[in-house]
Amino acid sequence: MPAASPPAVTRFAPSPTGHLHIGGARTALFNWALARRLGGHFLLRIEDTDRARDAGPESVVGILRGLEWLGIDWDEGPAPDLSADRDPRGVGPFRQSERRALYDDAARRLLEADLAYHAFETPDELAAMRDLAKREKRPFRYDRAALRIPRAERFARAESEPHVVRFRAPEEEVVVRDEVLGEVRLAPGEVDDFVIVKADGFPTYHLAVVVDDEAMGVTHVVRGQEHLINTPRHVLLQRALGCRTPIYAHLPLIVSPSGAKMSKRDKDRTVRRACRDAGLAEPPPGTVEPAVFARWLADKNRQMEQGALARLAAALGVTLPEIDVEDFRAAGYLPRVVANYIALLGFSPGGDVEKFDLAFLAERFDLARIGKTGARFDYKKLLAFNTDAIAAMSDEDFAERWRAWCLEFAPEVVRAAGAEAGVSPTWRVLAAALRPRSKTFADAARGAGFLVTPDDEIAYDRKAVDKALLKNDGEGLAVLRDLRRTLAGLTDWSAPGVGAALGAFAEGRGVGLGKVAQPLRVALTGSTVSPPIDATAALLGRDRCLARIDRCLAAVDRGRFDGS
RNA sequence: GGCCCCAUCGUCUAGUCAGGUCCAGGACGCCAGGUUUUCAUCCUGGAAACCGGGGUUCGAAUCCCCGUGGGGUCACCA
Repeated sequence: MPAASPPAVTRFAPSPTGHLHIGGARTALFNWALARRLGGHFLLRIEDTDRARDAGPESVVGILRGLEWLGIDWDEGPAPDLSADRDPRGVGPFRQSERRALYDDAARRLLEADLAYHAFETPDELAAMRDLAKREKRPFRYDRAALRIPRAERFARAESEPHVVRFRAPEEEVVVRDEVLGEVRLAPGEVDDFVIVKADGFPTYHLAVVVDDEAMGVTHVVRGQEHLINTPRHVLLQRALGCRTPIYAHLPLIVSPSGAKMSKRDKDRTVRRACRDAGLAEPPPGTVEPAVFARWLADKNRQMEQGALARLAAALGVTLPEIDVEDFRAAGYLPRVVANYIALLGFSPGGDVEKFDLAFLAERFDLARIGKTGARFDYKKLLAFNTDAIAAMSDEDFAERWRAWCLEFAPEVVRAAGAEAGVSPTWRVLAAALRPRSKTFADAARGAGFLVTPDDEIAYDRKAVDKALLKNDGEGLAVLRDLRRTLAGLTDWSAPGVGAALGAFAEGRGVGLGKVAQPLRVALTGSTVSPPIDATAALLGRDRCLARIDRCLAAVDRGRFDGS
């Protein structure tokens, strides 16, 4: 029989913000990988002790979706569909708001043992004390004023007055052993009497995390380095409560290309800069309230609501940086590529290995191979990885996955290729033509634009027309006119059929294929860029091709290149 | 500012724990050629780093100290 308790338990403990931040995704991935590697359990716990910011049960869905998309599964925690929790060991529930009794009990024990005490300062009073400390340039630390109130009186007042509970931090050196950083020491007195129970009766993060990690048997705590400074507090609390201290590993931060910790604010930064560059004094109509816009533009620390920000970005023609897992999904990246890339941020399997999958991580992940230095998120490298992955896909696989993506993010492409009911022959041709030249699904969807645009709405790129049609006394134009006649008599409109016809045509004129393909390409798509010309023509079909050629010829004759 | 952490090409990193095989390897990016019906690929080549200063040692990217630089954190958020 196997041992009664699993050898290792790791956890990912997000607060329910609704979105899975890319940094959180990496934390989850490493915790998952460690549990798999150790043959233990990976659990998910929702840290929703902040009533003020509680966004409801739905806000965990976005996080669960993000994890599922990446291919990260969990042994314990909320079910993906939010039905009954997965709880094989009976350590749930997994939402901290449902575990109040545990925290209340821990706080009561600390209070009774005099290891914690009631304090009655209001938030305003504390803020004033903090301001004063700042003005006098000394570090603020709660002065234990409440401890001057006799103990019995504190308990009595707590019955009727608003209060918090503070941990009575012992003045001793704290040494934290960290698998990544080694030993981290904090001098006696550096940990202050932090709050463990808020005025609304809910525990703070510090109390909840210590109580739950103990109750859930968590053996390894792998989290971002921004938590490093919290760890001494947790260790002290563990001692006071008689809890075990888990093995800690603090991950290096992921920073944005600008160098600061990667956050949603990067989106605001990007759009704000674009507004300034464009000299925008008022928001474009239909984007956001002018008053909100003005306040946001003036205050670089202010964040705009996501929807409004997206509309504003679209109006300005700027692309928002991807920050949440959902952003990467929408941008058309492959989940395994995103997982692979973020695993490389702060971790390396050693040697020259850098392309790998989740199975590899589950087998080879090792805390000893985590670096200490902050890692800059390199969008270009991610894109290169995604390009490689798409290039390595089979046409069939790409056709199916790309269709699924388009269904959600670019339905017009699916309609244009008549693939509403499933992968159609046309879709197969389109996907095969686009795959080798696509870096992302979104990139491929853009490439399908020529098929989506109605025949009579093609806009002709001025430079393309000059180069492919008008240059050398209308050389290209002449080719196009002759070509139209040839094409009109062509019966085989498959890509090979068109290709053969074009090849013969070019040979007959004694010119390279380029001299034929480019004029045709401009006529069919309005630009010099499209999938291979034979596929482009085949996809459009005979009638639409001839119509587009005629329209192009007429437009050039009239000198109207915008298609009007 | 206090405290804490960190420091190899522009970026992610291998090498550091067990000092010599490293005039430092790979990847992304960049530059120069080449292939290609457009685009995107692809191929070949190239430039590019051990933060500075002291030690220890026969020998240091690797160990120690100082400096400098960067980051994190200082909530009744997590």
